Amino acid sequence: MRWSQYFLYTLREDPADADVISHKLMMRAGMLRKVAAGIYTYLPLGLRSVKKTEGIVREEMNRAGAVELLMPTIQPGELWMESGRWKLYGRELLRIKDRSDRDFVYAPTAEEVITDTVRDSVNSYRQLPINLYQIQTKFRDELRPRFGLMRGREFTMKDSYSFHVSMESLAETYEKMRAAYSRVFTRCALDHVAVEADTGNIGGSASHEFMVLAQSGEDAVVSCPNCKYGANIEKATSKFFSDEPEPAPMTELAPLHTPGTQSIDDVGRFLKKKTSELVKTLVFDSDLGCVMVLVRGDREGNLIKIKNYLGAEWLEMLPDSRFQDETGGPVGYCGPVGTRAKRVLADVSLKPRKNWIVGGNKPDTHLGGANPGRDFAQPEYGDFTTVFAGDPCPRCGTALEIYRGIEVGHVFKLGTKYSESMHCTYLDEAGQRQLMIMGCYGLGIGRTVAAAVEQSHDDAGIIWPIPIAPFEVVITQVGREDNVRTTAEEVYSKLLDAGIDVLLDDRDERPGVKFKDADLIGFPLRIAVGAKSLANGQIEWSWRKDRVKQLGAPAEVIERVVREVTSTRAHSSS
RNA sequence: CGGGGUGUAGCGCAGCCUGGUAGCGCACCUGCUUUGGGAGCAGGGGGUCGGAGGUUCAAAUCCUCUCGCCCCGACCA
Repeated sequence: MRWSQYFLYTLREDPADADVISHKLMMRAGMLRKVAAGIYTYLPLGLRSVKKTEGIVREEMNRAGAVELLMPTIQPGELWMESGRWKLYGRELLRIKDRSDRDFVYAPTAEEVITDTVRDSVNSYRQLPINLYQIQTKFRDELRPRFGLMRGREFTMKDSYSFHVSMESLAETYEKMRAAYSRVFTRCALDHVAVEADTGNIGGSASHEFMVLAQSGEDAVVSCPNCKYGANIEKATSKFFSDEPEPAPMTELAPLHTPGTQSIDDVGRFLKKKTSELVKTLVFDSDLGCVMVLVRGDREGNLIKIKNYLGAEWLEMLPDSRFQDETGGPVGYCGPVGTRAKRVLADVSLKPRKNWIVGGNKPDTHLGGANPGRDFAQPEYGDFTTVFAGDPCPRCGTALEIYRGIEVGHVFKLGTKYSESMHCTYLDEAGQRQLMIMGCYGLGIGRTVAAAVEQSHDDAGIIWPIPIAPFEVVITQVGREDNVRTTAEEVYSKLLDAGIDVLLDDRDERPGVKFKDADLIGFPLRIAVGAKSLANGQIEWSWRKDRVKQLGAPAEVIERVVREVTSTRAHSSS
């Protein structure tokens, strides 16, 4: 491609509405254009990286035995009513009506349509397992789209759905998909980790998220530097509770006068105790009613874990205004002794402990020496807190580390959630009707591209890894002399012949502009053809990542660059 | 949906408080010079100041409403 004939315009300044690196750089590099909040045009350059990423995903899916199809983005509301998600999905589900007032959705995911498709065509265990995927535009009407491609409303996702006769068969495909995802991200040169995750609204029994480690990531990942343990912070557990002291003899329940101490820090300071020695009382509202949760004073409650334990549809902090009514105690002085709360949960870290210091359910009053089973009913124990950095790994005890990450893929064992609601069945060997067991596997294409930029850039711009670079090589034509032009053209056509993705910068621009643009866009390799070095019969080439210039005769440079590109390709897909 | 901010040329911004001919930088066009890291000079084109209503002799500027966008929070395949 010749730049002079291409549609590629860079920006000198960061766009005002971009605030993460990948968004800024992709806008400045002329890859993206915002059309509305969370809705973007992929400009020609951006589309090239997206298509290359899709190509890698497609290869790995096919290699893993998945079969590609393409489902509609606009889907009948009926199917969503049948699965029950018409009601369950909130306002992120974009609902539209056609001219005759029929309900449709702009699909955020395609479990309904795929299940509908499979139940029509598959009747026998002989046809299973099957794994179908598509790479399709999705729409999720996010409350707050941001970060460019990392959290758009319209986005491109690869989604696969597998159907099985047994959990064993599902587990097999699940592992294949996990392996395929790892290969995809490795080929995109992404430093990633697969972690245990919560299944969220999709439901199901097991789930792993693929996280790309990056400062700008929206998720936190807990990882063990020693063993392979890794989990989303929502799900992660630790063995930290084992450091509790030996049980002490029970003391008397005694009121403590603690005026003006609403927060746990206040109470600790007032009573001269460490916050870890206190018990923090949290109160949540949910579809199952109000719940009191007791945790160690220095710990944070984990909404996801609590919600999952309860089996609740939704769970949120109880507003201050309802505290008195629901618990019988004022905000800041709430506790389990004599509470009105019907259900009291306690984190396992409190189980070995005696003589708790808790809120007294009266203004300015806490209680010391409170003991479960004596002063209040035994709470339900469980893991209800969020892991902190430094907590011991649940498997090997090593201090856990916490990183920020971008979720680029998510695999789920769905089970029979959709096959049940949508009657997706087959006949087994005995002629018995059985529900198909399902898995689903999502991979964000745009996010993967954005994550690559987040992980690979410098002050001058993007540094593309070769497999997803919009062009592998840029030829910067420096100057307008005849020999410069003809040499650049020769190099260009030879690289094209060698099957290299190459862009010839033949624009009538000053050299500085061309070099800055090449660095900003981040072509992995650059060849510069200019009068100075050409006087010695040489041209120059360099890697974007180190920008070290190397000189050589045109034939040598071409040979070398072709070798570098093709070997990187071969290496990354092996 | 709560809190905060912002909307002026393709992009980045000033002007608004204190009403009176709409400006700057980049980009764009013309000419000359320049040409290995975002050139210089000269000339030029482009904006119903997000929209509607109001106050006023006069509104980008003041008031009311509305819409878009951004940030923080809650939420999230």
